[in-house]
Amino acid sequence: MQVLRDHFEKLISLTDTEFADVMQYFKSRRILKKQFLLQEGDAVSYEYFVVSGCLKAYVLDEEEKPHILQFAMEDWWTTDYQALYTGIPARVFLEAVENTEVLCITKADKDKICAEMHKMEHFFRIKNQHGYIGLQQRILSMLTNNAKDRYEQLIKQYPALIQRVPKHDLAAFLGVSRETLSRLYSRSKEM
Amino acid sequence: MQVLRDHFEKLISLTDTEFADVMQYFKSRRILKKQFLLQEGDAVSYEYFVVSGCLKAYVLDEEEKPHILQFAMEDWWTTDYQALYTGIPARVFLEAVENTEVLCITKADKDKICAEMHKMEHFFRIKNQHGYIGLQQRILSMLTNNAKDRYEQLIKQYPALIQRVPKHDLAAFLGVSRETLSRLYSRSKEM
DNA sequence: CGCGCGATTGAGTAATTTCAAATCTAGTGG
DNA sequence: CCACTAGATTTGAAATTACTCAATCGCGCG
Repeated sequence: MQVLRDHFEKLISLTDTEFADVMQYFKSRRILKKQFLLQEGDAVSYEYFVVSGCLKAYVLDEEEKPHILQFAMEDWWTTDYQALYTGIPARVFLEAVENTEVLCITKADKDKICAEMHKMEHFFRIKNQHGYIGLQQRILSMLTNNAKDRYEQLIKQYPALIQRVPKHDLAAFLGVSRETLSRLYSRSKEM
Repeated sequence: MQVLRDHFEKLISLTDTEFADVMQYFKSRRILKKQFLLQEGDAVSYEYFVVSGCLKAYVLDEEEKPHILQFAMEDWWTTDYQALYTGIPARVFLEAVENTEVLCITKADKDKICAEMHKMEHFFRIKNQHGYIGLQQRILSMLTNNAKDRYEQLIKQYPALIQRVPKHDLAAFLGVSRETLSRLYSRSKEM
């Protein structure tokens, strides 16, 4: 799994042996487009690293409307962290937007790796730090920008997304209705 | 600084010597109500741990309206992480809502502590994990709940906040105008 | 060719914002 | 202790924005 090794080596360096040690805890899994890795109510045992493809993580509100928490493409980690961490049932759906390959690791194994290899604990600390900053930026963006600006910012930051994900999903990520997004979009073309 | 030690020992255990080692990197600082620990444009050198009091972290939009990223009370860590991490100037204002005592640590010293003491790296990994989950919950709440529900959720989770922070700041945290929050609030009392 | 899904458009409705004014409250100085 | 002021909160009314619902359009796939 060169993808994962490259991913680690953006922050730390690993010998072949070390990487092999870590790798033994990961299981590969493939899911087809529109299939679920996780559904509301499931017990959550794994954290997932996306090797290829794309997932969307979303919840349904009381009116069954989906709200997208995260898109996870190559190199991204995802799961229902709240559920994995506390043991409560999942609230999050993890659905494949495309055929997707993931590497799965249990919380216990990840903790074990971190305990045994200081480097890996470092890796995940920094990774979490980046994740935290990313979410802060998103909150800031939700508070200070309107949907059009957020849309433009999103496709600037992740230009691949617009090719891979239907617009109504982007709307569900940005927090506006698909009609509103469509209108904002067409209005900005005029100007 | 028993507060900080207790805080660490919620997740890890430390000997007196270990704690003293860690402690030497922290500097104490007091700021008065309405004073700033950080202002937009500043170079950011420190991360702050709130020992007592309360801070608000906010940004101004292009119309100079404040949007609150975080309230930091006792036991919370805060700074402009984006700026601390990348070296760009601060976008965040860190202002004391009450007279506040913080412990300050530089990024370099924190990294050093983490590198030298695996335990501490573990502590901060888990802390970041919690932080990440917290922000995810907030995003979810912004996407799925209306302002009234979010307000009620907020004061249920942090009942102290409402005593300590003016309502217009809560509105700036929730992402609605103070007038709207006021109306939602009075409407819910009738029912 | 036609079906079906996603995207767009229109019209009416609901919610939120803005701006202005009126209250209320806590802290200050006399 | 009381009056006063600045800041905070509430209320009203008009304007803006986004939403819902329904209908239409466009395109790719079988």
